[in-house]
Amino acid sequence: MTSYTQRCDHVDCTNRQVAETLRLIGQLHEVRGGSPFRVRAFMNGADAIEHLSRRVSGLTVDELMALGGVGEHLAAVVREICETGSSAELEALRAEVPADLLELLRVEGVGPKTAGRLWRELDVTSVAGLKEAAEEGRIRRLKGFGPKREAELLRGAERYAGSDRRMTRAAADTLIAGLATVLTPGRYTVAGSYRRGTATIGDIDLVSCEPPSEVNPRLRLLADEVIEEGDRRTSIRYRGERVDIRFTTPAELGPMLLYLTGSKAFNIKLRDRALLEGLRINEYGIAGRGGGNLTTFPDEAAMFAELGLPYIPPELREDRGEIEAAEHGTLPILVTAADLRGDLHVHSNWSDGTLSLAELAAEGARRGHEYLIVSDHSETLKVAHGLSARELAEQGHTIEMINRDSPCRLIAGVEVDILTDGTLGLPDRALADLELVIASLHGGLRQEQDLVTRRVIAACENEHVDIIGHPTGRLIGRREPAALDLARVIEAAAEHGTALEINASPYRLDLEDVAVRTARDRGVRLSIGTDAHRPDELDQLRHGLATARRGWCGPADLLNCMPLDRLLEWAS
DNA sequence: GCCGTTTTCGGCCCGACTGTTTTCAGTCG
Repeated sequence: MTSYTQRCDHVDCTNRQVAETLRLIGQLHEVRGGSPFRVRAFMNGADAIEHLSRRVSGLTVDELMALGGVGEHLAAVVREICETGSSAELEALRAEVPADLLELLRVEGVGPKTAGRLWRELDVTSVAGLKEAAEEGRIRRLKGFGPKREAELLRGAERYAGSDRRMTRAAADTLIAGLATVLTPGRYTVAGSYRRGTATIGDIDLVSCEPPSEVNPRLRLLADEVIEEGDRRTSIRYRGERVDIRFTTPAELGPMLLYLTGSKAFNIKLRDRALLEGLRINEYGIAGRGGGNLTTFPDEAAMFAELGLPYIPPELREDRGEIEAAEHGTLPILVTAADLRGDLHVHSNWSDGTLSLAELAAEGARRGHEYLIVSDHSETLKVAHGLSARELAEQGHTIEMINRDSPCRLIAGVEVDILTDGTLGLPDRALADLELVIASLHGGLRQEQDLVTRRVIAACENEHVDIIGHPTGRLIGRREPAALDLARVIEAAAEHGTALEINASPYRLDLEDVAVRTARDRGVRLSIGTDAHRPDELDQLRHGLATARRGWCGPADLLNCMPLDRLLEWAS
């Protein structure tokens, strides 16, 4: 989260810190009334830095300028941030703009122009101040503002929670199921970040092929609030979340779906590229530069074809090099659900799961899995009734019995604790007896970066450890990731042939997409596990699959795509 | 501020909806 007072206090800034600082400078320029193009340049530069797989602090000015979106000025600012922790430009802006003003930008209905005018003309510099001014009727007296605008701003200020809270994919699924009750199956598509498979979702975007005259009245019944309603677009608030619906027809679905799926950066890049060929793209189709002869498309593939590009899957549409890869014919062949043979992280009732081993095997078989890894906790995790070496041996015998007549093979494994001193929660000889070992951080997540990083690297170095489970330990919206230096962990994993997990729980999705891609590029194997403790959680594999696809993974990058014998051979 | 098959200036994705306006600015997606 961006914080106004954030700064890099140490010389060796992370990419994220540098990116956040650039965004801060951009936002400050924005409320000051600077050129929107300059603002966008800072935002673009921030994105480029954030998604870099190398440490930005190690790059020279020339190397920085070689990145798309970073020019002479931004390169110099980035160097200054890396070397001093701040920049003269930032400090000058801070001296001029009140500290709280940026929070106004996060109020719905307040953009840079409004924030600037509230500040200069009413001396409103915070959300609390905005609320007060609206209640006192001072805003309606400004030129161009009226009672309705004032009421809208008051509502925005009252709803403002102070955070850019995003939904988990699980929460989004619940919302979509609710919306589906007023929509007709087969006549709508969920687009937006949900369709791109992001770990968290800001709002729900729908494309409807049913006419607005039919859908709008039904949405009205469902909505907490109708934000706006039209023949082309309707926005409602539903269970506290924003839902945007665009209307189209099956013959014109392609461009609308492409547009509403985004991402914004992808759309801009694609449209920009089309302009070079004299074509204009909008959500209705492709037109010549003059705007005439709009061509429509029933699906996205036809539209990409018209642009001379192969189909780019939604998960890749982030302007992280996918358009260039499409041009060069080097898009990855992404892993699909059909490629996944099993689930690589599951708990049974031997530790803190609810299912017996036999039930697990049956649930796995029902889902068509070739195998499941039984990875109960080690005894050091007391709260989860972790297993001792002796209990694991006993569990192994039971697994053997069940495997005799189960189509889904249970693999005898463990999720062993990486203890605070970097040792593991079970002796090596116990780990050696198991078919597969996952090692995970469960405690000491707040240790300083070098210490926690060295713990995970030590686990990678252990010859018995096959997979690092939920590497950063983050819980979306509830717990920050450990201060892990992922670049070092990925190097260690590459060196020792250790796999890194993509934990498929919608509350974890750990590793993140960008780190997955870095690991994959470095030749590190990835492993998707649901971390299921209950039967319904075994269905969460799809969330991990989406993250793997966002990390450009193909079947060869994932342990889950190996047949059982190859997987066991790899682990041995 | 960035960028170049309209190259070193003059562009910068494109459109819907609302409120406050008589033609558009601002915000948002």
